[in-house]
Amino acid sequence: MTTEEKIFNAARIVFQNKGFAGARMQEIADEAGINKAMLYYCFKSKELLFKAILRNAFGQLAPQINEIFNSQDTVFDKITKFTQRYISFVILNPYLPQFLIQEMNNNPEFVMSFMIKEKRPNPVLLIAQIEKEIADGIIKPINPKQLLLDIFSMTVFPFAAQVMMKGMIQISDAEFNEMMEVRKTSIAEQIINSIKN
Amino acid sequence: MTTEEKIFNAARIVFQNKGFAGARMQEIADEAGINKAMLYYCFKSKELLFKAILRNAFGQLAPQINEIFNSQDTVFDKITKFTQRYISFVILNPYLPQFLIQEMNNNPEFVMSFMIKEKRPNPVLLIAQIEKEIADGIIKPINPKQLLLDIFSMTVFPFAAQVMMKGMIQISDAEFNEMMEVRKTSIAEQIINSIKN
DNA sequence: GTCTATAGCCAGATAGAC
DNA sequence: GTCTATCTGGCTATAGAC
Repeated sequence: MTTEEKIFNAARIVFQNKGFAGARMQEIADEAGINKAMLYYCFKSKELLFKAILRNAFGQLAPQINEIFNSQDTVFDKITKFTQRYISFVILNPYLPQFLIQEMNNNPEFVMSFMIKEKRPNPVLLIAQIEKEIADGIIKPINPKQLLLDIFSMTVFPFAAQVMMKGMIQISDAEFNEMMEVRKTSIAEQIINSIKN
Repeated sequence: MTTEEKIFNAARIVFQNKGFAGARMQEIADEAGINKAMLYYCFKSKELLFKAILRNAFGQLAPQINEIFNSQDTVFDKITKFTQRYISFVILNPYLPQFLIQEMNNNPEFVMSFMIKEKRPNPVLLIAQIEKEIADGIIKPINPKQLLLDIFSMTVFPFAAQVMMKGMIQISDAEFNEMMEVRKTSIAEQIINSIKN
């Protein structure tokens, strides 16, 4: 593993746990097992290091979502694939959703300008497709945006709020992962069942 | 409005937008329209001011949830009341959920020790009730914890991730509020429909 | 490339006048 | 109680040896 990679991985951990404002360059250096000066040698500044992490985070998520959203599948198939793949991916990066949501909240302009450069998921086509399938009588007459909100809520929230949920409902890490495995298929079934004609 | 109240309201806004680490005492003072030294005169330190905000946030949310969770209602009635009341409350405090989730992530021990002192929502009784209604054939055989996760996901996520969702699905503030009004009743209907025998 | 040492600034906190 | 002015520590960032 190169020094740059060691720094990058360490930075991802610290930024995802503490956020940009709460992260300390010293902590990233310690986590990477190298000297603080190397951070600046490799990445120039805290902000640039953060941007690298952010770009990587979007870069991993957005294309997968776009691919599913913009495919030739039916809406039901898209829902099934999205929940399945998103959860599979996020189980491996459990703090990514909360990280993105948090930075989006704390610094909307900054992250927004970012999302625009990287190709962000654009659900316009999907919304049109949902409306068409409603017109065709495949899907019940619902608000497409509410449907998208339901899908994201059921899929993303358990990860975004996992620390709080683990504390509240008293779920162990192992139990949490088991529950997410189940959700890979159960969410789509439940949502499709509630909207199919 | 007393000076202390002015500070408190300003602090809530800034802390909820920026988080503890990102908030600046100067910004809170500016927001309150008073001098920075007054913050320290009234609240002694940034941490104590933050604790006051956190205590207030839990204090507003937890009792309402507890009351519903621990009442004599049926599970279906509890779901209906919870979603209705939670959304009604949070529409007035739209950044509260993300604030709590964020601070929970960034500083779990700190916020946890806090939740224990304040009486946090304890869903043990509710889980037992769900299991009983399953045994009675009222509710389909599902995992009670998954059901709670579904309820919280559908209710809390749109607020927690509102900045991201508004950007992604392209919802205006007005449209967002309309959608949340609808969700006050639609979420409970949808969930109850999917679990009732 | 990797380190030590340090510059410089920013933000939390306080002293003290009124 | 409310302000101005200032101290102090910590954190980003850099200079410079090797």
